[in-house]
Amino acid sequence: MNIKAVARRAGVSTATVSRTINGSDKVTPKTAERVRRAVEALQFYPDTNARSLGSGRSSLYGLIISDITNPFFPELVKSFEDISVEHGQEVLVANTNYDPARMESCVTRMMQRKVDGVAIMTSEMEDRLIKVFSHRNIPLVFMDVGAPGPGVSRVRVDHAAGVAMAMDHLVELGHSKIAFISGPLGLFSARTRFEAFLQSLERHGLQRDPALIQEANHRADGGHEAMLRILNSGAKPTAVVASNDLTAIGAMGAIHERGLRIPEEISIVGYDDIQLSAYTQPSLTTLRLPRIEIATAAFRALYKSLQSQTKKPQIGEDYDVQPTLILRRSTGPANRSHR
Amino acid sequence: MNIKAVARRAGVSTATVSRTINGSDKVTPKTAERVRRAVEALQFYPDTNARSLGSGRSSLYGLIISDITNPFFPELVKSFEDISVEHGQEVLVANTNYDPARMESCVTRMMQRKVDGVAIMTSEMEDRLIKVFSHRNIPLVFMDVGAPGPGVSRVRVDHAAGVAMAMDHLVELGHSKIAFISGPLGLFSARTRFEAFLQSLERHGLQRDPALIQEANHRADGGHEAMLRILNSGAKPTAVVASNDLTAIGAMGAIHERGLRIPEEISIVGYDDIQLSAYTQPSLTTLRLPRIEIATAAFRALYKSLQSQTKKPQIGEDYDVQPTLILRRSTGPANRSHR
DNA sequence: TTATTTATTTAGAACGTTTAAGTACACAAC
DNA sequence: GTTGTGTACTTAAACGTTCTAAATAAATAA
Repeated sequence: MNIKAVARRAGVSTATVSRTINGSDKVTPKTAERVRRAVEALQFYPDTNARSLGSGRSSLYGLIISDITNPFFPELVKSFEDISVEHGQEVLVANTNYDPARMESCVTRMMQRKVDGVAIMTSEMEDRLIKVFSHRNIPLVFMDVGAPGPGVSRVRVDHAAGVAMAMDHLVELGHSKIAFISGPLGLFSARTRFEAFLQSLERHGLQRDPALIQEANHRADGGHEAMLRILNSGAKPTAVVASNDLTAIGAMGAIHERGLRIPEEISIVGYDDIQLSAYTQPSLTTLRLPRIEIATAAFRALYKSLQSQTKKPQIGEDYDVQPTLILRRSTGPANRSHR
Repeated sequence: MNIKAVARRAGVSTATVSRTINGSDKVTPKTAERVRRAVEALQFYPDTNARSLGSGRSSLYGLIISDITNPFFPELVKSFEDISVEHGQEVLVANTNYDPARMESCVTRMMQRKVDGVAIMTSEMEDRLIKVFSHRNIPLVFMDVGAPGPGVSRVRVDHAAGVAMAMDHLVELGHSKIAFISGPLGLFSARTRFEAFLQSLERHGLQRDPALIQEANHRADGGHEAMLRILNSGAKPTAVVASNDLTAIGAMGAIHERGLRIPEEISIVGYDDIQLSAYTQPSLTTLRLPRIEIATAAFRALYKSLQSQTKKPQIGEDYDVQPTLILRRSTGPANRSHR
């Protein structure tokens, strides 16, 4: 069931079959038709392995994410996959589980499959591993981190603007005691948001209260615990900004447990806009990270390098993406009478 | 940067390098060490394509799911991937988006990559496409649907028992007007749960009220709308069973909007136990589908066929998996005084 | 008609592995 | 010292494509 069998049946050479399959115009419509019929009759599926061995191109992009279980990623993966498949590329997804050792094995797998490019959507990546790719002229695109260079692009989300929008919104509503639940500060993405929070605080002339700032793990359980710590501290925030939606959802649980009402007594803002944010009680005001745009930009960055035939890698670009504030019911005016 | 270069550097033949890489015992520790050093020095990554072309094995399993965006799947994918990687197999994930045309392309991609087996975790699959695999002796494992046959296994979740547990729980709490929000009845998985609901109804001697039965789409928005339809109908259920958690979460939103309290005025039970169910307000009583067990069973089914060296495919088995009822705060005693 | 160009098609050498079959060598048994 | 028996290694033929260079056929020009 290989190309030879098809060639024999169609009465042509394997080269002609190959060209037909690949849509080359150097083949008569008549022969092409004959070949197609043979392919159909034999249920022939060309072997991808042999294909990329022969051609040097794998038609495969690597997509490295932290954890498919984090609701931020599935939509990103889906969008990236959709647009890739549309352009005849496939996608190999790899989870690092936030673990550097797994990252290493992901990189290894990518190399072994001879991927045409890699989108790295985790915020952490060792320089040493980046070199593995760039040394082999494999185009890369990062999210947020790194800087464009030869063969390296970046999709840059304006987190500072995002957090600023959330803060402006809260300040406008009259809030001044605003808590922040960060992600793991070892993660670049979490750090960026935290720093943006501090800047906003300063910009609005608000004081920084350590009791109102808690580090969590970007998961619901962490948000829950962090919120309890804040409430237990005695500091009475009228609003909370969380580093992602899961954290916010966990925090909401803690707030409910304490018998506080959202948003009457305490407002909360998330970050990401995962699907479920619209269905929490109350629905969650949050910053939407446009995953479709991010995925599209990442794909474009890689595809561009693929199309430029030159061996020498071009200097990558920055693709800028803006978050948007999604107003829902978890934020409301600061009500001093409750405090 | 190929095996020849490594062989030259280590002063051995390519065969020896190959054997070293594959951990054959037919190579002296001394030479193995020399080879390993050469591999290290040259940063050699063996080409997977060439490998599977040479060996006939791809070390790749296909995993077909409906939609990675459905929170049921990510954990399943992750578990399947983890156990596969542990056993030296990789995983190629494909989304069908519930679309038969995409299913076709998924199957094609699997064939082209010469996968060693396919786990089909969607409930719908055309016979014609199944034949594509079985015709080539590729082991298959299905979830819920189909029946074991040559090279075909099945992971069977006891949905009837699951729904029965939910119903028993509600009846015990004194509920008798129990609504049901089903998934798309075109889907086998949704139909099974619906039928189990009807059976439970009968078993408990409860009447079947069409107004209390609504079809939705297994997503939050559908659950929301379906719940509104039920509430608008005038029939006043004291409890609702939803076909999955997303549906339940959407329904909870509708219930809240109507100013009804959960569980005092209306109880609700979900199905799946997605991560967020623990963080809804109130937390959701639901049936846990053990995704890790399902993934493990699916992997085992495929791995078994891989290990048996015989060409003839063996008859597959059934792997039975039980759901468990997770009691949280969305269910409580039926309180007639409210009605 | 023949020469020239152009459009198809073919033969066959890559591509980078694996692996059966073969070779060389050490050691044991006779 | 021959013969046998392993063991460690090498040679070279697959595997199924792609793709270059060469061959052929067809079309056009002279």
